[in-house]
Amino acid sequence: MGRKEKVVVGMSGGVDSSVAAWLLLEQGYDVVGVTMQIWQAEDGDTQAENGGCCGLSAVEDARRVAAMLGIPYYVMNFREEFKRQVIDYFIGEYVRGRTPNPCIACNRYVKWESLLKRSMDIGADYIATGHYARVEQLENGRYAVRRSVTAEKDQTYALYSLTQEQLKHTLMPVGLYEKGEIRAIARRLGLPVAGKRDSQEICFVPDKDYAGFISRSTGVCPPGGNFVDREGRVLGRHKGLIHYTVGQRKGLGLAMGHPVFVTELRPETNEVVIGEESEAFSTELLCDHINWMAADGLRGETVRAAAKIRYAHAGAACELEQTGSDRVRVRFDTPQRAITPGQAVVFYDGEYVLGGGTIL
RNA sequence: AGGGCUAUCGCCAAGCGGUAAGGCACAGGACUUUGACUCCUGCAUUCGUUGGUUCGAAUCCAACUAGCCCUG
Repeated sequence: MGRKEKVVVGMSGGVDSSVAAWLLLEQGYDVVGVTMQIWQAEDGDTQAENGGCCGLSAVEDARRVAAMLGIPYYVMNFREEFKRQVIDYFIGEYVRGRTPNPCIACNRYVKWESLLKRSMDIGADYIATGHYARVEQLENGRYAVRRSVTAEKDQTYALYSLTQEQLKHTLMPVGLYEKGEIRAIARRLGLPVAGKRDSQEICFVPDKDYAGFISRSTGVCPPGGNFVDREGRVLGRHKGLIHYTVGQRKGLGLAMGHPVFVTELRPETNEVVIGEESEAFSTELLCDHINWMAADGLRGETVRAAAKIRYAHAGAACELEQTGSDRVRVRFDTPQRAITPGQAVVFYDGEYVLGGGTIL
């Protein structure tokens, strides 16, 4: 009977991570609660109650839950890392005419790289989160993230970039439960956050005006340019590349008589290409920044898989082919809508994450 | 200077004497641990202006105004 294994739970103040802490306690771990302070609104009134995964109210809620569970609780400051790895990346991508996914960067660099390191420093064996996903070791010895048991709530997409070393020290106890079950547990325990609604939208842009956020942060307002069609005809003026993303319909102000969509962003010419919905579909993409998870690469073979090109994507059958040291080509069986540079593409083998990359 | 045509919501556009379709855009909401997409709801007491004919007009008539086209 050795000492109990120690796990640091990242507590966001939400239902899921709160219940995660309790589940680990039940499983016999030595549990420590930690809230990562990763960002703070300039003026306190901005983020009030909707504060996503990291508002200030998050600290209050998490502290109360930790107290109820009787576990040690700390707030760790990760603002520096968050600013550099998430916010700066977020802004940089938009300015380059790409569409970033800040949650993935946050997971990779802040939640795992930084939190895991600091947790190890204080003697923890694992970190844990309230993600709806499972971490498993496969027969080939590798670790991989597996879909949550609940079909409606699956967060594996945002976790594709975790390394083997990180996964080896990661627990996601919530992945074995349905969302409803988690809420029921929270209610049964009398947790004050039982009825709290799920977080949503970019946590550091509470008002959803991410373009305004970029302008305020950088002090510059990216210049407007032309809306053009595929033939290069000018259809109107746009407000600056950062306001648009592939597949977008709303906010164009273009009354063409029928819906039109952004099909491409051209940073070189500062143009936004507009087309029919059908033109927003394509069957192929290239990606880089590959991270392999269940598989250790493709070994030169063409592999059948399913791939998700955005968080809410159902996933689509495809073939994967390695075309360079850090480059994979994905060919879908059927055309996919709005394949967007900057977004992550995650490969699945059944319920397991094979790997993933960033769309070029 | 003559002749013709057209004027209906921000854009396009039904309507043809019986009391303002629709699409796009836009706004709000739902969905959503990214951006999007999608869905729901809302959106002209008023038809270029002024008169007239009618029980009744955006719809008929007249004048005026504006735009477009053709001919000097």
